[in-house]
Amino acid sequence: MDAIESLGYIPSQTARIFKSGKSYILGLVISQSHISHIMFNAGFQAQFKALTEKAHKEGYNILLITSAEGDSESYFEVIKNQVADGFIIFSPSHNDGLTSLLEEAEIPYVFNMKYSDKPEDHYYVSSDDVEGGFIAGKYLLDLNHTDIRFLVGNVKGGYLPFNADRIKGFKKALDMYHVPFREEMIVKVQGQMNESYNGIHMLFQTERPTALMISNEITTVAALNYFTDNGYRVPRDVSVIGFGPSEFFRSLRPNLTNVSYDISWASAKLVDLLLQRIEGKPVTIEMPKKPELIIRDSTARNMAR
Amino acid sequence: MDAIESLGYIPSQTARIFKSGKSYILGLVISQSHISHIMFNAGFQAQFKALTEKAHKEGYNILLITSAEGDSESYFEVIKNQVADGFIIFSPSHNDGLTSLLEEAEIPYVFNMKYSDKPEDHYYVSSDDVEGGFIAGKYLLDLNHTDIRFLVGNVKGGYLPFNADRIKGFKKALDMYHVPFREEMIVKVQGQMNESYNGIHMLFQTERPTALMISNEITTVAALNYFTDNGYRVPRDVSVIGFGPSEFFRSLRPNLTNVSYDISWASAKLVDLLLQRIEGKPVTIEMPKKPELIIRDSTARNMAR
DNA sequence: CTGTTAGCGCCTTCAA
DNA sequence: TTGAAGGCGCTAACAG
Repeated sequence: MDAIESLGYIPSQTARIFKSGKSYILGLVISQSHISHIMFNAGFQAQFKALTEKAHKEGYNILLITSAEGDSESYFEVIKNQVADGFIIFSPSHNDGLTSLLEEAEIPYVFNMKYSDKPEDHYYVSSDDVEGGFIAGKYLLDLNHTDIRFLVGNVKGGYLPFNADRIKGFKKALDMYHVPFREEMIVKVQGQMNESYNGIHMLFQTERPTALMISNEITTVAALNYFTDNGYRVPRDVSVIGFGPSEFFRSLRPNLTNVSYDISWASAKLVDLLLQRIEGKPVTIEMPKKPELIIRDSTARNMAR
Repeated sequence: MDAIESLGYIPSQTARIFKSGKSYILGLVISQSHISHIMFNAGFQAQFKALTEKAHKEGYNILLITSAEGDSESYFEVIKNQVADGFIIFSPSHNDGLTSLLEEAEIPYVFNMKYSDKPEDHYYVSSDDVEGGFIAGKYLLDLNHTDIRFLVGNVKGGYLPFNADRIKGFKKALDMYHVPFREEMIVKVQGQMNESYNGIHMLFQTERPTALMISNEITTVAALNYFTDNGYRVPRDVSVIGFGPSEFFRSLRPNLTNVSYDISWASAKLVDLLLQRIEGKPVTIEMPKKPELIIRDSTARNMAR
């Protein structure tokens, strides 16, 4: 003990990890190109914060692993060359092949969200996005809106499963009120500020919907800015519903009506899920928590007809 | 090679690190309580993104290390138990003792910003904050404002060195125009949304400054929201200058006049500095880049007197 | 209860 | 050119 003190001996963590095979590191894998899109989104910030907090609580730290490319091979390449007990994967798209590569290599992993509809890929904690789309749509229909647009993220011309689910819920609501669904109700928009702004500009050049559902926080801010810049009043001229952390939407003016779910709960569950996989325990699949509609000041009854 | 392929052999990264003594990991140390305050600030997001990108470019990944407490001992405890080639330290306050502990243990580190005025602690990349405070103050004085308030972050009743520098620059501008400095011109405000909002509310209960300089992005948003909620028009009733990434201030309405500096350059330099220390090379101290005043729509000539 | 040692998996050095 | 072995620093197992 004297010697430790006087020599300033510090045990080598590297050797400890080497010997024990445990690093108490959770890798968060994200593609380099994706990181900018994600870093400025309120939902990701909340998820990231919650992930970090939960990991800390469980004695883990988060290693941010950046992959140059977003495809399965690059992801796998980067993952297998990393020291971590398990991986949380933020995928820019569907990444079909990745799961089998990881399974084969027996690397524990989870996804930050639903990327696939295959039941065997159930290594994520979902919110009930069908329900989310449904309650948003239903609320607008209740307010007498029928000319609704749902703005979703454009990923290589398509959209991610969680948006597919929200759309499904939206259609369900339309069905319930016997309002026919039209393809142009779904508007694919890039998630960054300028691209979103331009997308909304394009939309309002030719059309004049009375209500918007917006699946991305940055796009939501872009929309509000567009309305401010062009003299549209929210909610008098357009009603707007956002999807994401309720906290964030309270910092906007007007305070936004939004569909929100408990991201800090979901993030904690996701870490639990990963830790279970790391320890080789049987995995308990969580029922998705129902999202909630928080009604604030950006939605109003449609008086147009 | 056949065997590698057929057995699915993956070299152990842990063993490699153990053997080589290089992990290609950069630890980013942050206190648990601080993380929420920081995660939602546009400046940090930009810095974090830039750090990640630069690290990736240099072949490193970022390990997010969370310390429960923010004091020097806790930081050191957590740092020494981590596998990383060097550390980037986000300190919640001054952390006097930390540098000597790290020096003694010969652990390479840099700070994300200036925490100390001691020249021997020059392991950070600074912006020229004196200049930043000066150009903001001068511009407002040029616009005939004299009743200016500078809102800075409240850290245990005081403020951090970069804010002290900005205040110094502000005073310099006042001096130049022979406007006497008054203590109440400096307003210490908590950096979170609600606390900021309340702080601004308190300020405007008793006073009616014609211009605000705001050192924190969230506080800036809170101020704009307060003005919206209470019928103050920006810039007609109050002029506002923000400090932070210009990009961010362009997403606000009105577009904000702001003092901005090249955070992605600074972050890259910071990583370079850390890598130099890791490699034991002599350290090149960068001259701070001059911040720039970006004039937009939130500042107007004071007509009051 | 204290003290010694084997071995984790890699890489570099040295020998054949 | 190919092959064998030592040692990084720790910890767990085992011997005294």
